[in-house]
Amino acid sequence: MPRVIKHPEFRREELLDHAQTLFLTQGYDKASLNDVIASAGVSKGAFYHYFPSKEALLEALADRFARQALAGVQDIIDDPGLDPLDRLNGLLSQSRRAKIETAPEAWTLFETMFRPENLVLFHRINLAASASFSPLLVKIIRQGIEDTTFRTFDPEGVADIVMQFGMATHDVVAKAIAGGSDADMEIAIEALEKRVRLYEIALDRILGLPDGSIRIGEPGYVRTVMTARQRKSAGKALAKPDI
Amino acid sequence: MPRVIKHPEFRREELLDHAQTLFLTQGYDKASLNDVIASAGVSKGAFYHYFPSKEALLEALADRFARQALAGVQDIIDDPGLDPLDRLNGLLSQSRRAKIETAPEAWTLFETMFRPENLVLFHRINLAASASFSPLLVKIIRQGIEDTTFRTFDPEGVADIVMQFGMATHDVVAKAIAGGSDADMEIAIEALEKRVRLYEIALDRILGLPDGSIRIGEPGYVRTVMTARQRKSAGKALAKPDI
DNA sequence: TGAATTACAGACCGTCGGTCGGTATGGTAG
DNA sequence: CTACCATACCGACCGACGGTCTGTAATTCA
Repeated sequence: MPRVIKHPEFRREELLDHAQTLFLTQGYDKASLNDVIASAGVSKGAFYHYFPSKEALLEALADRFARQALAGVQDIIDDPGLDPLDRLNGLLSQSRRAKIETAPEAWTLFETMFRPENLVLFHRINLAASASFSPLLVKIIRQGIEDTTFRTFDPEGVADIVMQFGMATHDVVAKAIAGGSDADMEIAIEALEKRVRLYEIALDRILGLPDGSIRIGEPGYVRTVMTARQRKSAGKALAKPDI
Repeated sequence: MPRVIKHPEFRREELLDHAQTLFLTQGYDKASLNDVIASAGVSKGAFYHYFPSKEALLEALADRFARQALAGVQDIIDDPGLDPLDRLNGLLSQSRRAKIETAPEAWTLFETMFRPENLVLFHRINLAASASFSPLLVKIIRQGIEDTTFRTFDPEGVADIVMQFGMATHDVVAKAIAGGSDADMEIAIEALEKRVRLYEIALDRILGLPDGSIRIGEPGYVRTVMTARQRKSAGKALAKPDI
């Protein structure tokens, strides 16, 4: 094979791109290194020039995901006009807005991420993301305690609970997606909507707020997202998400 | 090697035992099938006579764990003299009692289960355990709603939260264990104790109970467990996991 | 322009999970 | 007791895997 030389930074990103596609479609274990380098059009020597192991590739990929997720909420973090409750609500509903807007690609990525063969990949991403998000949440909660909006004795603990709820929501979503028939989907949507309401009230009470303060998503948003997803996958059955 | 024939049931359990040891000490991925069959003193043919794949071995092991965990709480489930709150409290503090009593073995198992290389194993166990425990929790919560002890509109959701809290506790424990020095340990114990209090109050409020109704563990129990563990491992300073 | 460094190529290696043809064993029917 | 058969078990073998190594083309800089 001819020798092709590219800017190292570009090559690295390219490898990450192809790895992402393959890891998400086939799972980290099942996608072999040979698959990755074949897809990227790169020799083994080149790969091991950029990453010390397959594991390191996974790690780098997880980091990239986490950085992207963090970038998606920077505006909410930076906005000086927001009080702690607004900021928290903004963070909680951020993924929602993003998902509705960029529905098609984001959702294929999203639903593949929850397939069981992607457990390891998902866990790594989550680890990296948690490490980034936790301090942000703690800071917001601390501010809320100072100006007496929130009331709790364990900001770190509450931050953990918030992230747990976020993940658990996704878990319920995953189950909803897995269901086949329209009837299944309808039930799943109903359950998910109820679950979101529960999480809202739970956070209200944990933070010492009046019921209805925390808003993860307005009523009906679950249905909006899910049906949007359904329409998309109706046209073309599982488009390849090439990033 | 000579041909040794044992009762199939016994052989199967034997294989599970050796797999458990190796998977826990080295992790599911790192422990090879050859390791398992060498440890069990069995040929490859024999292994594949009992299990269709390495994956199936993992599954069977997770099932066994789940069944054991379920058996450990059967008395609480069956006790007709308990009201829903007692039963819930009993379930939540069960692992505690069991862990203090059978401290040494249970704890080595417990802490190895949270090592990162055991992610897959742990997840499988959790999946199987959740499937068993969730219906029990839902039933208890439903009873509590009927006799107006509890107040919530989503019993399944609350059951999920309870299990999440249980797992999250273990996660904090894992971090505590990971910490090296005594000072680290002291901080971790403090944090964990605080976290348990938070989960108790959170569940109180989610279930519409007065603060202080849910008791996961009495104050000081974390310290009891952790120091018991420390004494045990004090004799030998961090044995190299000879991978 | 030439030496050093970087970016790549691909043959090769040990080990992995899994397969397969074969053999010993225990139960059972004649 | 014997013939037979299903079951329990053995271990050589296989393709594919992650990772290593030697070597070479391109780039950089003195």
